[in-house]
Parts: sequence; C-alpha cells; structure tokens
Amino acid sequence: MATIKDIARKAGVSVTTVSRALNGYDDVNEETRRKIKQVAADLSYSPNAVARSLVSKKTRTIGLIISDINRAGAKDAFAYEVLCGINDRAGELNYDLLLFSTNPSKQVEKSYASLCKERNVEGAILSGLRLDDPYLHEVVEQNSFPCVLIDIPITGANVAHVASDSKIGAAMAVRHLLEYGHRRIAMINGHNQASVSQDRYSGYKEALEQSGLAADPALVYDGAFSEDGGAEAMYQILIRNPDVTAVFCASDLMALGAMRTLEKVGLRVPEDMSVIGFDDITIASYCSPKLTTIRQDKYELGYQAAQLLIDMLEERTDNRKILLGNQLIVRESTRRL
Amino acid sequence: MATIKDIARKAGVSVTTVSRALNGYDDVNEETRRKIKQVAADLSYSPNAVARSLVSKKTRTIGLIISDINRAGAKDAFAYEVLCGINDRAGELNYDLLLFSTNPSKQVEKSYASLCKERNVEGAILSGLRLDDPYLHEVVEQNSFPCVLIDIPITGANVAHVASDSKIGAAMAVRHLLEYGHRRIAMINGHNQASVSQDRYSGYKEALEQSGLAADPALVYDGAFSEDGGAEAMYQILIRNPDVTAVFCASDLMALGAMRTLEKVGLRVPEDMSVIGFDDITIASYCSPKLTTIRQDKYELGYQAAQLLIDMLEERTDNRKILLGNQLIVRESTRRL
DNA sequence: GTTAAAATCCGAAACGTTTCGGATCGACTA
DNA sequence: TAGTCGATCCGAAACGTTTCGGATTTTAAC
Repeated sequence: MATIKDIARKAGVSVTTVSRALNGYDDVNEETRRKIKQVAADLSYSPNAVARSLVSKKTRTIGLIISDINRAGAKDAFAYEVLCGINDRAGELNYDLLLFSTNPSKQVEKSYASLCKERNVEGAILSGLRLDDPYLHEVVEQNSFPCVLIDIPITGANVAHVASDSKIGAAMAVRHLLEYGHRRIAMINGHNQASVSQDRYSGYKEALEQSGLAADPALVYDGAFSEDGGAEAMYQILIRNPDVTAVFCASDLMALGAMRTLEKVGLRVPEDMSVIGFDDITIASYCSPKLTTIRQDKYELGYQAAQLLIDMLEERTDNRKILLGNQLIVRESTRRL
Repeated sequence: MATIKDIARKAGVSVTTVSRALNGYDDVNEETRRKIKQVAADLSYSPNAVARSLVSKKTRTIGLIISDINRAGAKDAFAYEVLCGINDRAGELNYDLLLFSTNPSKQVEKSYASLCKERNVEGAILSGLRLDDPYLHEVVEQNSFPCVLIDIPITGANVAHVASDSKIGAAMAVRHLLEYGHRRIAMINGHNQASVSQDRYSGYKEALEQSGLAADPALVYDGAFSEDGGAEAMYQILIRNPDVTAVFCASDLMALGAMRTLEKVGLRVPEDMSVIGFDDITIASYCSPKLTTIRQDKYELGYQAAQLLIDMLEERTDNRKILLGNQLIVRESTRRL
C-alpha cells in the first residue's frame, strides 16, 4: 500500500505538497502536480480514508438502522424500497452507507447511538423502529449527530422525520369504501407502537364521522402488521361483526392475510367483502383478486430521507419534516354495494 | 467527545493504561481498571473506531457491492433477501456492512476495488454483477482483499463464490415437465452475461437428452431476466413454435411475464401451457395461478457468503466455493398432459 | 535596482488510538 | 543481602492524512 509519503519521496517533494496537489489546491505548480499525479498512478496509490477521516472529522458516511432487514421483511419489500431510495440519493451526493446489524442475538447489544458515535458516521437514518424501542429515545436525546426518522414523528434541532400522510391516506381509503356504499367498515390496524397506526386510525375515524357515521371501536382490530395477524383479525371480524361489508387494513400484508381467511371461509372478495389495504406492496398487484390500496412511495421516502439528512449535515436547511402524499389505487378487491 | 486522553488525565494514569484497562489486558490492577471504567462512563466516552482502525489496520467492515439495489430490484426481492442473509451473519460475527452506492450517475465512477481499498474494508461481497462488468475483473485480478462473489464462478487465493446449483435446478424443472408428459419444452433464458444462464441452459439440455430428446436451440429464447423480456419471449414462442406445451423460465420474473402474455392472448395456464419458473420469489406463491418453480434459498446465499468471507478473513478455511441445493416447488402453473 | 506581491513549497503538529520496550517497586528466594 | 520475579504502570513511536503558519523564490511594478 503506497502512502503519500512514498509519493513524496519518489517525487522529491514534501508530503504537504503531495496532499495539496492531489486535493486540487491551487498553490501548487501545475508541472509539479502533473508529476505527483504520475507518481501516484505509478504506485497505484489510493488515499486512506481512515487516516483522512481521523484528521478531517468527516467520514462521508451515513449510518443506517433499519430493523426490518430480516427474513420476514422480504414479503413486503418495504424496507428494501426505502433502502433503494436512500442508497440512490446518498450515492448521488457521494456518501456511503454503513449498515448496522442490530442483531438481537448479540450479547453486548450496543445502542444505536454508541454504534454511530464509535463509527463516526455523520448522521443516521432510522426506519422500521417501534415507538417503544429502547434505544430510539437515546439517539434522539443524546442529540449528538443529525438523524432522520422514517415514520416516527419526532423533530428537534438535530432530528427530522419523513413519512407519508397516513391520516389523509386512511381517510382516502375509507372514503372510497363509503362512496361504494359501505357503511359497516371494519379496520384491521397495526400494533399500537407505530405512529402510523394512530394516524391511520384517526383518518379512518375522521372519514366516517365526516359522513355522519360514528366510528365504532368494536370494529377496530389489531393485526400486528403481519399477514397472520391480519388473517386472525379477519376471523374475529366475521364472528363478532357479521354485518361488516368492508374492511380497511392498515397494511397490504394484513389485507393479504384477511383475504386468505375469507378464501378459507368460502367468502368471495369483493362480492361478499370488500378489502382495501395500505402501502401498495409488489404483491398487491399480483395477488388474486388484485388489491385495492393506498400507494405509499416507499422509494421516495428513502430518497427524501437521504436528501434531508445530507441537507442537515451540510447545513443547507432548517426543514425538519417531510410529508409525502399518497394515492388511491383501485383494483379488484373493492366493489360497489 | 471525550477521548482516551481525557480519561487518562482525570484518572491520573497514562493513556497506555487507559487503553489497556479498557481493552481487558491483564497487566492492569483491577482497582485502577475499575476507576478508569468509572471515569470513562462519567465522561460517556466511546472509543473512536477511526483512530483505532488507523493503527490496528482492522475495520471489521465488509464492503457490499450489490448492483440490484435499485427500484427495479424490488419486484423479485432477490437482492434484498441476499442482503438480509449477509446482514444477519455479519451481525452475529460482529462485522458492519458498508454499502457502496455504485451509482452510474456519478461522473467519477470509481472502481469497486478503489472504493474498497480507500475505505479499508477487510473484504467484500459482490452480487448481481454481470460477467462483463468492467470492474469485476479488476477486483479479482488486483487480489488486494478477500472477496466472495455470488453467482459468479470465479475462485482464487483471495476470491471465493457461493451459488445455488443452477444446472441441477434447471434439470429438476425440466424433468418435472417431462414427467408430466411434456415433450416440446421451450426455455426462456436470462441474458448471456450471467453464468446462471449458462448453467440453467445446460441443465435444461441435459435433462432433455437424458430422456432421449434433443435440445432444440430454436426453442430457447432470451428474456433478459426481466418481466417484459419474458412477456416478449412468450409471444415469440407462441408465434414460432405453436407446438410447445410447456416453458421453463430461468427466473420467476420472466415466468410472470410469460404468464401475462398468455393471459393477454387468452390462453390458460396450466390448461393450455405449463409454466415453470426459477427462484421462488415472494410473488410466485401469490400470483394466479400460483407458480411452480425451483426454490433458491436467497437468504442462505447471503448468509453463507458472509460466513465464507469472514472465515477467509480470519483464515479459518481453505474452502473457496459453496454450492447450495435447490428445491422443486410444485404449485398450480404446471399440469400433466 | 528595490520592493511588494504573488506563486510555490515545506516543517511540524495534530487527529485518537495501539503497542513495543522498558521502568518501577515490593515481595520472595537463595 | 543481593538477585529475581511478578505485578503494574508508562513514554514514545507509529498509523496516513490534513493544515497552519511561515519560508523561499519568482514576478511585477515603480
């Protein structure tokens, strides 16, 4: 591994000059610069980012803490699409991503904050975390590096968040069902430790109330954001609320579970029950019947998160919040009563 | 940011002692160690991994070069599952992952090798690369750090590869069709710059020949591993080879495309045409009809890649190749003639 | 020819660790 | 009592850069 010293020696100049030549400073003669570059190429020199970081305090690295990078997350490739967005924008802006493996099997579970601090990332993006995550609080409070949270509405001097408008999205979904003539509309919500669950519920409630219906708490079930959870919740609905004609699921995965239950029970979607999801995951347009849903632009979520974080890092913005729009995608799983 | 020096000063010992105390060396008095740890905690010290790496030459970081981390890759979450496997195993073994954004939009496109060298990763895992990738060769030849390739059969002192057995897998698929009585079996292959294409073709050929049939080159089409490519290829098959009763696709995505074409043309799967895919992506079990396919354990691919790389890094193995088994998953898209 | 300004270069410190080669000291051995 | 040993500690160098402050040389202006 050739170092800057080797170049200096071989080119007959000081390390200072080599450094400045290679980094494009203008107080070095073009002739010398040419020579230095030549020598560098000859030695197939490549700068040592570690050493550079040590003095510059910059790593051009963003920490990624994404809890859904696991086998289960492969179904809805939610985390994946977010990751793609982050990766693309970070790449364009010349930052690299450090993926922390927050593996529960690790005995010495280090906090995200420690991980990031140790590795000197300049900022971090957190996604897929529950509100009651033990370490979430720490990174926010410690406030030692900028971070942006996806789907967790906390802001501060150093912390921003990006999300899509869950409340409006949910309201759109429910209004769609209302327009189709449904009146008894159940909801299969995600677990309580996600702010999107709360938002989607309030969207559901608001849409109902705006058309003069009361939101019946007995019609709201917990599907834990999983396919099995959705399936189970659907059973509950069928048993306890046989008058329900449509169900709004806070995620496509749960909608898929719900449809599985309906199929098992011999009910047809959408003839016997309308089902609408949330997210528009890939499967939504392949399953049968194709799922009507609220599309969330997951890629954009990541893209904007990276943009926002880097803007914060480079002190280009005071914005601490980005809210994306959603879109109703009508397919085959809902029908007019 | 408290440093080791601050601790030394406050605890009234030398930096050396602090370092050794914190790192568990046994030539430090337990009483002093306790005190030092206390001071460290008081100052909420966290070690600077950058400085540490500079001297130790170890970063405990693995470079990841995955070309499919992009929007298109979200359909089959292939890269994602591989990533999960890598992430899990790397986490268990206490390595972090550095995700390089090989963004084509970058003007100064740096080679993977430079990226890795600069960042001092200890090794790298490459996935989703085409055989003719301009930079692939470089990292292999330069040989400066261990790396493992996924689905690219190159090995060397410092380079290993993991893959699933495409040839046997393809043969399984074709034999399944043969057992079902099909004789005119077309193949929609991926592009030529993937070694899996070559392997899957030879599996196809071998299976046919073993049952006394000649592999007709006219029945093999290029679907470029994309859904649209598969759709287009299917049109070609229908027009040029109307006697075909079954088609083996080298990826599920292409199979999906093929089925789309068949649907558009009004042909039923599997009544009019049997279709078998390869990969077993998530959608395969949700689409309609559900896709018969050869399951590849993508997670395991990543998991083993990480394991193998780290074994190489820590010089625990001479193994340079891992070949995983595949599995025939019979669903609804193939039928007995 | 003198002087000021520009152009070009360099020495040394600093970044935060680890580690090598001792140094110190009390206790134990012969 | 001298020598040895173990326990405990430390100074200084090293890792590969960047950068501050200045030094030297060249050029330009008068």
